Amino acid sequence: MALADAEGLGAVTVRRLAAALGVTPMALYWHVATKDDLVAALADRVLDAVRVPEETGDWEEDLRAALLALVAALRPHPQLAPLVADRLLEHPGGLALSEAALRCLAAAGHGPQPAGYLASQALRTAITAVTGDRPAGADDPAGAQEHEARLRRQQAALAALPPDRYPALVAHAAEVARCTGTDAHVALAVDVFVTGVRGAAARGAVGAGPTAP
Amino acid sequence: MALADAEGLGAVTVRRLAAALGVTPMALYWHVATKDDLVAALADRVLDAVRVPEETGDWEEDLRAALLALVAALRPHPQLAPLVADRLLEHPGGLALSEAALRCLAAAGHGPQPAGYLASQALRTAITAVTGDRPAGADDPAGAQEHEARLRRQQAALAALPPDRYPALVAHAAEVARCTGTDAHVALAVDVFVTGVRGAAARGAVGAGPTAP
DNA sequence: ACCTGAACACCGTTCAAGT
DNA sequence: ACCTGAACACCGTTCAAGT
Repeated sequence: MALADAEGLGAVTVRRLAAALGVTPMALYWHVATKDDLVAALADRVLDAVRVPEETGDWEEDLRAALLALVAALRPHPQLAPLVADRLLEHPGGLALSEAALRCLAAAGHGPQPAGYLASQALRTAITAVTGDRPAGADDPAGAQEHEARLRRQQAALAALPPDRYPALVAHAAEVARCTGTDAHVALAVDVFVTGVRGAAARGAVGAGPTAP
Repeated sequence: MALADAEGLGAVTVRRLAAALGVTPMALYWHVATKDDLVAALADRVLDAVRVPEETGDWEEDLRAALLALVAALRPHPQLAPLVADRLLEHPGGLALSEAALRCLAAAGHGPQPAGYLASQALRTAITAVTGDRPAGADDPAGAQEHEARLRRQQAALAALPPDRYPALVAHAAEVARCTGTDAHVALAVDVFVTGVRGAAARGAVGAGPTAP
């Protein structure tokens, strides 16, 4: 986990991990069947930190709480966030959040099929909201510096676009390039989702097409 | 691209691609500087299919159209969807969609900072909505069969959970396990986002915390 | 129960060389 | 301009063996 946090997922390697543990690469295969199992265990470790909120009965509040609980668990390990999507239905914490989301969506008036899809979409939303938050090496100043340089290059590239074609991007190059997911931003993204669920349920409900207002 | 569609991203390998082209691995390095450039080109190829919708002036309609345009481009290549996130700001089509999203969010009443974040979050939503849609090998029946088996196992695992703890998951195991992103589902996810943007803007607008109703 | 060592089939990539 | 060949440093993993 320290390895992944410090140097990114790409650094999580049987051989590098073994070296970090002062052991032979093959030693890991006693504790774990395959590398996939190892990274799954990593994701599970992240999900272990999920504090499942208790139900209040207000589905909006409950859905928001479930998503924010996931966000809170992912926050310390943004590098590992993309991994947890595949583990949500295999981990008790992930299952609890899925259960909560599913019930909230049903309570909002969505039918079982859309609710099932939206539940997973909801949790994925929380995941993407924190993904790519911090770059690869947030620890050492070298990585941070390089990341900062890349941001500046990106921002400059946006600012240099033809303003007649991309006026908004040029005007707000800084905001677009550095759209880091602060707590307020992530909370906003969650809010957008929750609010949208209510609106969509209010006008479409069960099987109706979502386009007709 | 055919390789990625048929066997998944993991099969996209310098050596395998070279073999498929009947050429030496090193031959590729004449046309491409690095493997990362190669997969970036792959993502760009997907974005080439984006048909940028014309503006109507109604930001809700325009935002929905932009997201659906991205969805339409990603649909034929769900395996490659996760790649395009990193290319959105480097490709004309992606830039056009980003520009459109940014303007819509500003028009909805969001300040430049939240709008910048939400614009990228919007496009990521479209991406996740189609991601993992089809498994790895949708072509050969062997892969399809294996995928079907995995689905069934997943569904059975959900159905076998303690019903007192996960009543909704147990009751709707089928819908959760097979939450494939049909067109209607993806449209619903887009609708949830668009609706949420309006709701959040209506009550929070510029800098206010998103939690207070 | 836990680890080592040698080996295998695969990676991406460099660099000098061919035509 | 485009491709080859040999080489290097890295992968995940098997399998037999040690203690």
